[in-house]
Amino acid sequence: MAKHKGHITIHDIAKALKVSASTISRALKDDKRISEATRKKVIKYAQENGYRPNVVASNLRKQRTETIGIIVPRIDRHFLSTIISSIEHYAHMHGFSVLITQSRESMVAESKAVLTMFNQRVDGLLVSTSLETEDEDNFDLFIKNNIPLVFFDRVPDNDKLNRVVTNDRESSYQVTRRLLNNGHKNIFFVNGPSNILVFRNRLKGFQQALFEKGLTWDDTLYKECDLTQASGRIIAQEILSSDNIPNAIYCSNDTTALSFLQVAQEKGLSVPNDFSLHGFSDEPFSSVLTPKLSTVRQPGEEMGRVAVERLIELIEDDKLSSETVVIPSVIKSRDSDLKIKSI
Amino acid sequence: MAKHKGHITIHDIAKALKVSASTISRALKDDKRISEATRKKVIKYAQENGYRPNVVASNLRKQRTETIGIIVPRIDRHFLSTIISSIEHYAHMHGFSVLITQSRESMVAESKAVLTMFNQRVDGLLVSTSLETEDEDNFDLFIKNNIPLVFFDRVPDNDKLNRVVTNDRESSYQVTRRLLNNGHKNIFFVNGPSNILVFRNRLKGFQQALFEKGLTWDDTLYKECDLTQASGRIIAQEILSSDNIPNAIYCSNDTTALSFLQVAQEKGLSVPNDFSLHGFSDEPFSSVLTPKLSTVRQPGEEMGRVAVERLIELIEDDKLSSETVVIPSVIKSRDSDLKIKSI
DNA sequence: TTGTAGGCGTTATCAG
DNA sequence: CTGATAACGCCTACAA
Repeated sequence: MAKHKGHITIHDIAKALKVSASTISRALKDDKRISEATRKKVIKYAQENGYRPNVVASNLRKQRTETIGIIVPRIDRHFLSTIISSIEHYAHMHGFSVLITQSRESMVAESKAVLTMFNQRVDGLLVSTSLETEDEDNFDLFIKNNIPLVFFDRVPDNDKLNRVVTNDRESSYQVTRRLLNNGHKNIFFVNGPSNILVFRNRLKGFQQALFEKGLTWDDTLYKECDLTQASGRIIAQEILSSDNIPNAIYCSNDTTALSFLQVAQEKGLSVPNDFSLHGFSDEPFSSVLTPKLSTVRQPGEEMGRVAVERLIELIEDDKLSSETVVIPSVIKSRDSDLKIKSI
Repeated sequence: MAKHKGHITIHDIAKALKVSASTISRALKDDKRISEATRKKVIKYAQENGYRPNVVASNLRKQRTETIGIIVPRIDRHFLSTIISSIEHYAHMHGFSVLITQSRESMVAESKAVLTMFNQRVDGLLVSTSLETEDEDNFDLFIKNNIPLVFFDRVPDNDKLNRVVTNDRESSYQVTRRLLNNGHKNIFFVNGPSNILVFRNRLKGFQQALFEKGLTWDDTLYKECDLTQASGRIIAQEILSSDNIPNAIYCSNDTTALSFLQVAQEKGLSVPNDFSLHGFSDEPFSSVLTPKLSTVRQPGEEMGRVAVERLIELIEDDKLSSETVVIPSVIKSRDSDLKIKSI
């Protein structure tokens, strides 16, 4: 096994320079009370001999790892990879390293990841929960031990926690209102599982817009699924085969909306002429579909930045109280939803 | 600063159970020569009191971190996020944690990341190089110290290194041959910068197909760029404004191909009727464009798995010799390139 | 089967 | 300004 052994330590430098190890340690980190001469000598020797500090030893001694952990359902999902990219960027800007784990939507895997992150003694943890996760129990180890923990996007429904979210309810309300104002009375809403807060909030926004128009919500125009392409197709097949196609279909992600678009095309139906279609999440493909998909753009880059900077604040200052930051999404109205002509 | 302090250690357990710390250490890791009774007692106490091993201390002592590092240009690029997802998955299956850093296409950032990874004493490193990186000099620290290092996708041109790549040259050859066989004599090739091996190889494949048809390659039908949407647009504007539009455009990624498609549409040109279009990389949007984009699908999931498993082999066995693994891509022929009718 | 002692490489404290 | 010493938590000869 290739090890980092045989590598030079501060003791080696100390011996060579006939000073103590503490002096080396200090010189290397610009401690004020080291003479300029010594410092220069030490740094010179260190560089010439390829000294590389052992962060592991330092971490152990300092009881601090300058490392944060990220747990997400998947890395290879556009929205999440954007957030992760942002987190990584700002974390390193602040001198933190980043450990990453995927839960792959499994609550058990998530739970194991939490243990691992704890055992690694990360200074803080950033989490977007799995689809199976209903509350914050999985994260008790961090909560009980008062180790900084910030949830983002998919967060537990508990405002005692640190959370960074977008305004799902408001966005969903706006989308629905727009569809209603364009004359669509029958809007079918394909949503994600309602054990997840973001989807509950989107449903609430949907319902609110309906109520305001004096319409009542009933679940004949509502379906929950895991929002995969496959599930989307199954639901699309069903809905678009009925005699009574809804005026508008509103999907809680663009992947599902795409399924509707594809099934529609297979059936010779036209969007937005036969029905309006609205997505959520603004995938890279959404703006290049024909027709261009109207959707909701979530501020991934900023959510990542805010989440990690918040986490680092908490790491640096023990006694901050928890808070929930809301970063607004923006509705991207494109070509897949239209005003009904007769209006 | 919230620390993990006050946390129970093997010494606390030892004291409570009136045995030595080594006994605890052994019991906890199923050392054979501990009595069943002691082991049970220890494990029970550990569980009830929420003992969590300090991996940092263990790492220092063992001179091994069970952690691998990943350095990539960007996390939020579909192909890379797929690879990273795969790496993370298999790494954890083998008990390794994953540290991640982006170079953001900067050689300097990449170099710093290498230092950081070394200082963290990762057991091995996985790298896809930045666009600015021309060779393996940035990674000398790992190479000289004989620490396992595996490159994937964007790799230095040196077969003394461990590398996992796809057959870029062959794929590019196949694509070009197909376009030629379909009657396209003038093929414009938009490639990435040729200081990167993958792009050199794609150019070679392109040229080889030309030569085999008795055609000569000249750079009037060739352009290198950074393959962004913006660069693609600029080149597309230029090419598609000429009186003499090439029979076919072949782009070294799908983003650039998309730019051509969009500019074509803006100019009232039709793909594939006015010119055939071929991409490379199979982005999520490619199969849902109109027309569906013909492209090359790279085996990201498998490349990630092979790279990390190779790395772990190297970590486990010091004296393996280096090798380059080639995992084939597959040509996805769709609707954006067509046989010329007159043929 | 268990205990003792020393050390992994650093940093903090105390002393000079 | 510099040095000696101990400690972070764990692992592993070596001893018993």
